[in-house]
Amino acid sequence: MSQPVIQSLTRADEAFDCLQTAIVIGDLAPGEKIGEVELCSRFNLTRGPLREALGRLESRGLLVRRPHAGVKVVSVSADELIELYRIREVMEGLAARQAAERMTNEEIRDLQATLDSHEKMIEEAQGQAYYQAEGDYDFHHRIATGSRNTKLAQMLLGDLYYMVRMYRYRLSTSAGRPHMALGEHRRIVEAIAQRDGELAEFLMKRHINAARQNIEQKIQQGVLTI
Amino acid sequence: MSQPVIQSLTRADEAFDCLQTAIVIGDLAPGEKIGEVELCSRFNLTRGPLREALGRLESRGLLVRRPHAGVKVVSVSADELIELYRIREVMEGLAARQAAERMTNEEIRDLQATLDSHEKMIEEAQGQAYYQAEGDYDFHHRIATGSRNTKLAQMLLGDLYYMVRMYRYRLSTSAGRPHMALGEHRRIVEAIAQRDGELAEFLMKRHINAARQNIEQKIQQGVLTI
DNA sequence: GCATCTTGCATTGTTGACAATCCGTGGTGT
DNA sequence: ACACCACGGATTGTCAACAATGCAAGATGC
Repeated sequence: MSQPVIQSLTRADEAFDCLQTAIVIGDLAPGEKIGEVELCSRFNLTRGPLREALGRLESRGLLVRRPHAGVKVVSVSADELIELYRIREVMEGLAARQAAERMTNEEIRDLQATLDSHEKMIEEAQGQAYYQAEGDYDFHHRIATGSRNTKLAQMLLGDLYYMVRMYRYRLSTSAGRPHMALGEHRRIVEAIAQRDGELAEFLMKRHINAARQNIEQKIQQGVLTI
Repeated sequence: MSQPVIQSLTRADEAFDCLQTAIVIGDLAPGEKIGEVELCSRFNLTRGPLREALGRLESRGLLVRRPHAGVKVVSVSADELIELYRIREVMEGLAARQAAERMTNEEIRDLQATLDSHEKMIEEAQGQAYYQAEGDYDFHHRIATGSRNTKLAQMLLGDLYYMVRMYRYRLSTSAGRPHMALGEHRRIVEAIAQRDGELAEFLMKRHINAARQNIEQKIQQGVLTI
């Protein structure tokens, strides 16, 4: 699991990728305290590049680091997860609006095709939440980049999604409402195809809002303990 | 200029702060290519901590770094600056709404007091845009933290504001409409004091929208060349 | 005269050793 | 028995030398 065949451009990048995925996947559990030397042996690195990667991860909020005391994986409370969705709501709303204004026709066709394949996946492999989760990620990913707003895409893809995915893996959250989510996706893409930015923003916000309520509900039911 | 009397917790933090302020202030111009050894002598550091700081700054989007080729300060185009304001609009709108729901009464009183002092500053030192800019920063800073949304505050204070301030220093942008901005601030705080989150969000969005239009106008007039 | 290849230099990436700091354990005093 | 202090071990922070890569200038062939 820890021998990336493809050597990134630099050791530090490699370390960064390894650690990030390890955190997202849950290989490094939230709250877990990790020593530098341990990580080095685990990922076949030396401490220099590793420390550089740790610095980056810290400034992205995936790690917390107390000087001379060590580094531990950030643990997000249930409340904070909800807050994450509130941020996503407004940011992805903006992304959808700008995507409606700026995506090329070809990109929109691709997006529709993506949804078609998602639909097939859901029908064929019913209940397999993983594909749906990945598909959901793919959908939001495309819209973020389609907004042509560099910084917005960077913040969504580089910051928020990783934290959300971190829990999606552990909970396979998005499961439970695959068909509904797909329908919402369809309507958002429709609005984008019609170049109706305002509507796309509204629908996207409602979509994420629904996902948030879904999670809140599950948490209250005790299904999800974070 | 480059001898911070207070020694941060660690050299890397120190380097990070130094570089960040150097970039924001404009001591390191956008697009400027900078060598590591040069920076070391300039800030009295060694390359280890410096590289760690560079990594953090890169992942925050203030630097771009090509392996084996060097590092240069990011240069944001006029369009990208506008996009930054679009992001601020939705994020600070959210911050204002949550601040209206969550700020303590004491915090609100402090905020009002802050505005009073800003008003005095503007009246006394009319035209001195610097205080206004700092005051503006202070205002938005308080609301971001008042939202009690950790990640939101982190993204606003740690990512967006530094990029915006980078240009505010260079352009003393916010000047030109100090009274108007103050009035808008007052109304936002009023809404917060009345715990009217929806209104606070609306007013904040309109406030930032106005600031954006102000900048767009100046750019079109050729007053601001970026 | 132009293009291409080669060579040397400068800069970045990496490594391992050294110094500073913190945490837990054991001891001592009250 | 409890609290406080001191010490040792372990871990993190820092440094300076080494290796690898990219860039540019010069030379050579066409």
